[in-house]
Amino acid sequence: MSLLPLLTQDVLAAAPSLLGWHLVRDGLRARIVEVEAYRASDDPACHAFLRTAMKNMAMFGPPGKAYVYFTYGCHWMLNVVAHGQGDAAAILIRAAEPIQGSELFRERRPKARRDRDLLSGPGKLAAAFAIDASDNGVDLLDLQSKPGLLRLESPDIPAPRIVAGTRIGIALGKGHDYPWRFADADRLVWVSRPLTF
DNA sequence: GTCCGGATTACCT
DNA sequence: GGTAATCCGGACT
Repeated sequence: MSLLPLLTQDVLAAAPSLLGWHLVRDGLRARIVEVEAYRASDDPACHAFLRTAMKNMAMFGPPGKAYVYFTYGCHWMLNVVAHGQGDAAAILIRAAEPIQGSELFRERRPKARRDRDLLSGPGKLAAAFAIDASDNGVDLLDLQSKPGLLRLESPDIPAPRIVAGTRIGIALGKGHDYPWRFADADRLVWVSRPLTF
């Protein structure tokens, strides 16, 4: 099963199809359960809307690469680049269910009291996987990738049922009401926050 | 459940 | 030099 054809469609089609895929690094593995779509062409919340800069370059590049940036003085965010010809867009990975490596996740997330707190938010997930600027631009679909690099692997379960809701942290007038947040309807216990519509 | 302080980056003037 | 940023965790009710 290949992810690239899915990520070379429009991001609104690509984002839900990323649910169920595994995020992997060395002995760490987690199932993606919550994502958000951001698109340059008509989405004021997208970093690439009406402006290009060093920071958002990756979103204009080939689908399947990582777009990683830092925000709020303390959190890294992991996105997967996904768009058709002539657009720039990315999928923010917001939450995942731990499958393997919980001990290291816990070490990196000492304040997490339950398993549900390990990866239930984009900042938490980045901390648990030790994601930072060095992961920006990495090809997440490269099957030959070196040890230590972040990558995506095929799901081990059938494609999930999907629920959509509005995105988190979007200011009024910036597309706060777009239903561009997608989650695995059967694994809502792992998401960062309840879905709202 | 709600509120609020934290603290870094890169872009802007 | 100012500020906004795809948020988290601790403190409280």
